[in-house]
Amino acid sequence: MSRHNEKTLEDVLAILQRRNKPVSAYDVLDEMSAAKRKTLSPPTVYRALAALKDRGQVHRVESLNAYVACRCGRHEQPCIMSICKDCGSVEECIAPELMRDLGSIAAQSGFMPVRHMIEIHGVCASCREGSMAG
Amino acid sequence: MSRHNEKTLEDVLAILQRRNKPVSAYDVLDEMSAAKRKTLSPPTVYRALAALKDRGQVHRVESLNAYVACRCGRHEQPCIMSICKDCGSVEECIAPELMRDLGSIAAQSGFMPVRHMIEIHGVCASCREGSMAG
DNA sequence: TTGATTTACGTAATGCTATAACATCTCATC
DNA sequence: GATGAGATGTTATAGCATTACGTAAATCAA
Repeated sequence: MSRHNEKTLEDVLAILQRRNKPVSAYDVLDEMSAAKRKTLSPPTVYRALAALKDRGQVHRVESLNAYVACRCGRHEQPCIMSICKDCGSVEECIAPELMRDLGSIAAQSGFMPVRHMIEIHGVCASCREGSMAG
Repeated sequence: MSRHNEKTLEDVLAILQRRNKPVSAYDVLDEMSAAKRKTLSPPTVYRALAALKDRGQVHRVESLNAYVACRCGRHEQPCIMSICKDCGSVEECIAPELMRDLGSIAAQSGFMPVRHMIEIHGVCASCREGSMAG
């Protein structure tokens, strides 16, 4: 069982939750350093992010090299992330059926899936409204 | 119309095609520099990769920060990439129906998709055989 | 209690990935 | 040949992530 510095984990998670956007590890680092009035180092943050990922409380957004707090509950299911390219917000959704289809498509050639990554870049509802009004 | 240095583009594409694996931009850079007996600079390679991506001849593997030559023909369709975590090989496949489903799932909340990314990490058929035999 | 072992943490250094900024060159056009 | 647009070369830097290692705390055995 890993011990980890629970306080650090809570701090990192809180920062990600406050933003509800993908945040880079270094942005987290800067914000934590400012709060603590002491410069932290990258491994501190990366270790915390890794631990939170293991617990399913944080996702990495591969296409942005950034991290986001999980909003879809503690899931073992992989989720679909819809990322607004205007405001940066992320919507998560779970689609078990689609994931099954995806798995079987990959399996047709004998490939055995282990981890799925689905990210969609686009424009969210409220940004669409904004741009249509403008 | 972009002019680009066609020779550079050909060189980059040839390197990616020879490997049939995701290759980092800096690996491409090193191989090209070695071939030319002259150190090239990152922007040269990144510009070539960007041009090849625009033409649909190269894909970026987001989850690996790496690049791979397109094997599924010149497509405007987004493709699904299955990446073997043992040998690194990549299989591409196109699944228009699944992409449609994915789009409509995202659209349920008013999100307008622009670009889909699907990457699957797992074990390819030949590596599975290898490990079952061993 | 002592000492050996394990695991996590702090810190410094480094490595990998990508782009900014700007001078220069090429080519089409006038 | 002067001009302007866009591609290229080059230097430097920004941004993302990990290695390496010393220290500290917990665990266990003797």
